[in-house]
Amino acid sequence: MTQSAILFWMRRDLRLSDHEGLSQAAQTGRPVIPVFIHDEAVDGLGAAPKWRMGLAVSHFQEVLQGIGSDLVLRRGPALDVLKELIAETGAGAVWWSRGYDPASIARDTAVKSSLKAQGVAAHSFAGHVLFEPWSVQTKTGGYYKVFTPMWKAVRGRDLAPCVPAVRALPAPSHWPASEDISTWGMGAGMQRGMRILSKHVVVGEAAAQARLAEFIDLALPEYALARDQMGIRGTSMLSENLTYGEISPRMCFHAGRMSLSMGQSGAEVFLKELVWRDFAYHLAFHTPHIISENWRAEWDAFPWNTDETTPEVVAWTQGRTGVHLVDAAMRELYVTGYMHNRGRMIVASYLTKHLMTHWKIGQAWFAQCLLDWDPASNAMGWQWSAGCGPDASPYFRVFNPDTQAEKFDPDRRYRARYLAQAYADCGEEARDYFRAIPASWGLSFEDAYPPQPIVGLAQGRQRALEAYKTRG
DNA sequence: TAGCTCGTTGGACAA
DNA sequence: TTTGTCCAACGAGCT
Repeated sequence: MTQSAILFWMRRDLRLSDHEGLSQAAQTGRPVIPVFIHDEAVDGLGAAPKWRMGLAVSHFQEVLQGIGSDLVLRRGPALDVLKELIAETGAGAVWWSRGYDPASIARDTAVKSSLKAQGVAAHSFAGHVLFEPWSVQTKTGGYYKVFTPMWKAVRGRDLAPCVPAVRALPAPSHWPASEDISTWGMGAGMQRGMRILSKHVVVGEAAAQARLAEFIDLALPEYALARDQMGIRGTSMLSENLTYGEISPRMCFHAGRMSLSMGQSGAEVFLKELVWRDFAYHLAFHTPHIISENWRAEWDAFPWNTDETTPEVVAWTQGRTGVHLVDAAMRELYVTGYMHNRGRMIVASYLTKHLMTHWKIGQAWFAQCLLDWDPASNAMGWQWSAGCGPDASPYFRVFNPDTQAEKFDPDRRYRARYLAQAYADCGEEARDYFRAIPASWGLSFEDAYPPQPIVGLAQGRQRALEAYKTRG
């Protein structure tokens, strides 16, 4: 008698390499039915990440078909779909890779208890982080609220080797029906931006692994300094692939450790960045309110602007604040679906401090635009920038975009690449911005660039510091 | 328990 | 031009 099938519920783990759960499923000898469920109510993705998720799913379906398997696509509430599939296939188990943000945990907990009540084995696996949030504790048994002690706690910790790539998955005798992803409208929110962003996406695990290899070979030696230089490609760009699980953080970490052991000092900084990603999930797991509320409640009384329709906020989203580095970074975001890490800090500081606007407005815009959108990393980053997050004494830390430009874009290369009008030698990306934005914005390449910042650097800084002094 | 040190990512100003 | 100090003073984490 044939053993019942395993439904493998694929989420943000769209790879065959170093996939703990899929690898174990393959070894059982039981038929494995990979399934992806588009649950609009829970995923609630913004325009760009939703489109990118669609690309990841389509690609992974082809990859699975290439090893004699398939990816069954369904829409609807996850639990309902899983139950339908169990009824259709007689599957006796549902397996998946764990998530750690509050929405994923709530959904998965409900799914697991419901399936078990129905007599279906539900089993989840690690893989989306290096060290699961409950496995890292302070010496008094608490969770970490500061990065450096957590880094010291895990930097030398043993990490199991990567598991070999899955090369075959036993197929069921009958495949359940699959929907066609092209009917899902994953790119519907993209409008004119899709064609432009298509130039910049790097989809799939083969591409992700090539990206990692190239980064280790070429960029890692200079990483410690180059990662801050906005005009050059000094970072790994792997966030895009890590977001959809096209590469495992463990594979990146082992590659970094290998380089470190061979004397590449830049590797230590790269490893730290990977642990920062873990730290964000650590915080999201232990203090889930970080996703949507001020991490420090005493900030609830701060007089943020919460109106996203003010001219100042609109100018920020459209890259028309009159502050060159801020506008260049906001346009990089719109044209490429990515923003340099330093740019993220600079635009966040300008929005939350100079414009005194609530970080959640910025977070929501990033959720629309970022191809590497990640709930944990973004919540942590925005709260850090705003000053209400888990970091001590930051409220006088107001970035001056001009000073930042002198340090991190001294040759103006970054600003000129993305900012038309203000630079005669602007890049093709600067022109692409006007091809990508919605016609409804009413902007064109010929428009004059704002002659003055909407909020000056000095007075904006002063106003924010005054407000911080008197908050609450 | 108490005390000590330090905190990814900064800016302004003085010397 | 570069370097050091202060901003205001808290809380995390360790010893």
